[in-house]
Amino acid sequence: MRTVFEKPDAIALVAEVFRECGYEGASMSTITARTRLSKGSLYHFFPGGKEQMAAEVLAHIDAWFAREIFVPLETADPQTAIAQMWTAVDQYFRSGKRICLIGAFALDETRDRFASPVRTYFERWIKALEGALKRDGIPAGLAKQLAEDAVAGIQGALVLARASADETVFERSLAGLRMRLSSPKR
Amino acid sequence: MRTVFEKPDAIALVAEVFRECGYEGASMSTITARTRLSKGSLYHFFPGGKEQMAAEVLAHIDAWFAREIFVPLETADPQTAIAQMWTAVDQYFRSGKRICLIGAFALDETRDRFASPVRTYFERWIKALEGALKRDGIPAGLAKQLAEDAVAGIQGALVLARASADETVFERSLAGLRMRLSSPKR
DNA sequence: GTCTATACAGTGATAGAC
DNA sequence: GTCTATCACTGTATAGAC
Repeated sequence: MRTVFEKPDAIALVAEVFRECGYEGASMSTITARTRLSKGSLYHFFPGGKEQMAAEVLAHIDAWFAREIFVPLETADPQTAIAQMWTAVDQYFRSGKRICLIGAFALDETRDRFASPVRTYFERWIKALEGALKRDGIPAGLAKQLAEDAVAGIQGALVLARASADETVFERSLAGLRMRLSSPKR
Repeated sequence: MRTVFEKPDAIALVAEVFRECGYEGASMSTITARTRLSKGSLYHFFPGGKEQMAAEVLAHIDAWFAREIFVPLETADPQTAIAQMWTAVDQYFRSGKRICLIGAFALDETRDRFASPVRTYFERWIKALEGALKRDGIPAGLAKQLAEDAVAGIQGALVLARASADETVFERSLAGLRMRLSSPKR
């Protein structure tokens, strides 16, 4: 049997392996095994090897978030965009079964390799959310605080969801964050 | 030159390498290089190799948190214990320059190797905090929610701190979490 | 574009001198 | 308890046939 892939397919498959194993944990042999792509195919798509794979995976993820979340937050009606953000986040992370690869890369020393895309991703997310909140009438200082809090809260919820045996913890955390964002009473 | 270490010293040194590089990223050669311990010494202390090192490091971290945070939360005056928790957390994570190794292990597939200690650590932290809040007069449902939110928030703040170039983000996030916990108005 | 075969540096681990 | 030398193996990466 012989299956022919296109590069976008390859990126999506490789992304999933990095998510499951991390950058160092994802060896070329685990990647070939789980993607069913041979080394030849992988090096054909990614002449730069593992590092290029990770870089393109990060760019692919960033593009998804830009399209589904950042751009709406930056341009659309704030309330609609924020609502869409929560549903997109819950879907994307599969209710906590999937992690945020960019968050995981931030934690270990892979961060040094991909510092710039990692930083940009979080900065843009926070800025976009902060902007939407301000357009919705929240004062500047509070908007920034709420935006940081929400983005951090999502990352924390992912850690907790993976650590815990409790399947409901992610959606529960998300619901709490959502409420805090929509009715900021302190 | 020849320096003689005791096992507790070795554990602390190895812990720092795992924190910086992750489990897969910390090879025996990086461990020997950064700890200045030879392979012989390391295998003398940890006959089970890398896996035993990580297991003992996790146990060591868990013991620290138990002593400084969990036990106070479980037994001492709630307000005092919670205040102590926030200062201990800020110190331990060096204002966000240090990560939570257990949180990092939760994210990649190292989780499967050390699932039980990882789960236990977070469960105990949340339970202990929840208990302290209840003893302080917070209703049960809200106490659980606040406890989960605080622990997740700390993990999220660590991710953000590492991703960001902004040195102040961790302490700012911590201050927000602290305030939410002490005056839970929703 | 896919595959197998191969190079060779680096991996975790062991043995044994001191 | 520390060290060096060495093991078998897996790691990434390349070459070339199809």
